[in-house]
Amino acid sequence: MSRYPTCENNRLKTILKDEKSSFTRDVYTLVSKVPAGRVTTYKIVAKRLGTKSYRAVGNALNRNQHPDCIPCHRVVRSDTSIGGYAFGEEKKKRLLTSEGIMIGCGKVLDFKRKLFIFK
DNA sequence: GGAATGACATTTA
DNA sequence: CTAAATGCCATTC
Repeated sequence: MSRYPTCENNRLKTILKDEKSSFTRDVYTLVSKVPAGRVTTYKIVAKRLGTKSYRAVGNALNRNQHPDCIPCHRVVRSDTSIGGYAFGEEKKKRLLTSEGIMIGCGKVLDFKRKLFIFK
């Protein structure tokens, strides 16, 4: 069974239902699938949605914050640097570190091994 | 409907 | 290699 690492399935459904933008819904759906201890990138998410709107992905995550349900801190930049976070980059680093993601010089270490591949 | 905005990415200096 | 400029595109105003 597919379970969501940081969010109850029903809760996610509610959030998605509440969201009127299909693009944002898709972003949330994908990001919610990233398990703890893994990361993805804005580019990968965008590509998965069949678009090149990397920025719009970050925007979607920035405006609506559901930190308790959607693990937006697991989305980093393509160059493996951390990227932004609505509650501050330091918080984002802290969260990642606590999940086993090592960070050095502002970048995710051992990135290739930590990268989550969408099925 | 058009302009501005941005948690990005790629190219160029 | 670092930094700036240029391109992207969905959302918002």
